[in-house]
Amino acid sequence: MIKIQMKEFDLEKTSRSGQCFRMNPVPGQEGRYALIAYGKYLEIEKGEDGFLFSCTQEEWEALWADYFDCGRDYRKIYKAVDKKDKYMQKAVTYGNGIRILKQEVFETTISFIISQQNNISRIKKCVESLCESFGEERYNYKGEKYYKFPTAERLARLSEQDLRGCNLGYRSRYILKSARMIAEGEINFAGLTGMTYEEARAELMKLCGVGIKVAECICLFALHHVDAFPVDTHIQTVLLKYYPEGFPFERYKGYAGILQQYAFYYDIYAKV
DNA sequence: GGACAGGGTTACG
DNA sequence: CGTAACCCTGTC
Repeated sequence: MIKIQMKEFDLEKTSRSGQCFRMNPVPGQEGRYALIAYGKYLEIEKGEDGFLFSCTQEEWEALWADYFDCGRDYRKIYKAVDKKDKYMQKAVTYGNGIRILKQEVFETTISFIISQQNNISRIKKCVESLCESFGEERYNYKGEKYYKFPTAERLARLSEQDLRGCNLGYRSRYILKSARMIAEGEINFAGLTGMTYEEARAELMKLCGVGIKVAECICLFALHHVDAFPVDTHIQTVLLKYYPEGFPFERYKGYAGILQQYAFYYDIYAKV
């Protein structure tokens, strides 16, 4: 375990915020969380002074520091919220500590195709089922088995029926088609990281089952385009109710997407 | 128990 | 361009 000082980082809130589906509490160990990403297994715990991570310093610097968005000052974002924007003030206070994770592009794409007309607990089950069925087996530092997220090439070779076995419903066809498009180079998937927000969003929307909302999620949660602003049913309600004059995108340029996540979290959990 | 909705998208008219 | 249909599961 290594110790890292991190401010504005709440494990529970981040894990429940609906942006990631493979970060969960470790059963029987209060306050400890496990996550699988980039093929690796990581456990995290809040210690006396700083967070404890089950990885080496090298791995932290090469992967996790970026994954947990350590280069960004979240306090600065909270402070930048308009004092008169009461709704957002409450949202950032309530969600204090939520970080936008930088997740793998393919995993995020498939996960958010699954997310449509679906709820978080079932999305998690679907994703886990997909990993157990078609992901590579690995062992964590405790000797327990876990599964990587399947590759596009692996999914591309399946049949729609294979995927239906993961309870994906009508999304099975979308996933199969998109995995094949990616595996066969029908869209410039590898090049997404080098594109602008608008370019990446347009490219992603060529995929089957990826509309504007899912594309925005991939831009925000995987490509870290922090101006991406996914509008789902919850955010739609919030916009109508609290921003009838329109959301101040210009005012919040450079972090609007991050505020979106706080608004989403506030809306689904605070019951206002 | 049956109806209903859950972080949308596609494919029709 | 509006809208029904899509699959499945948990919840009321």
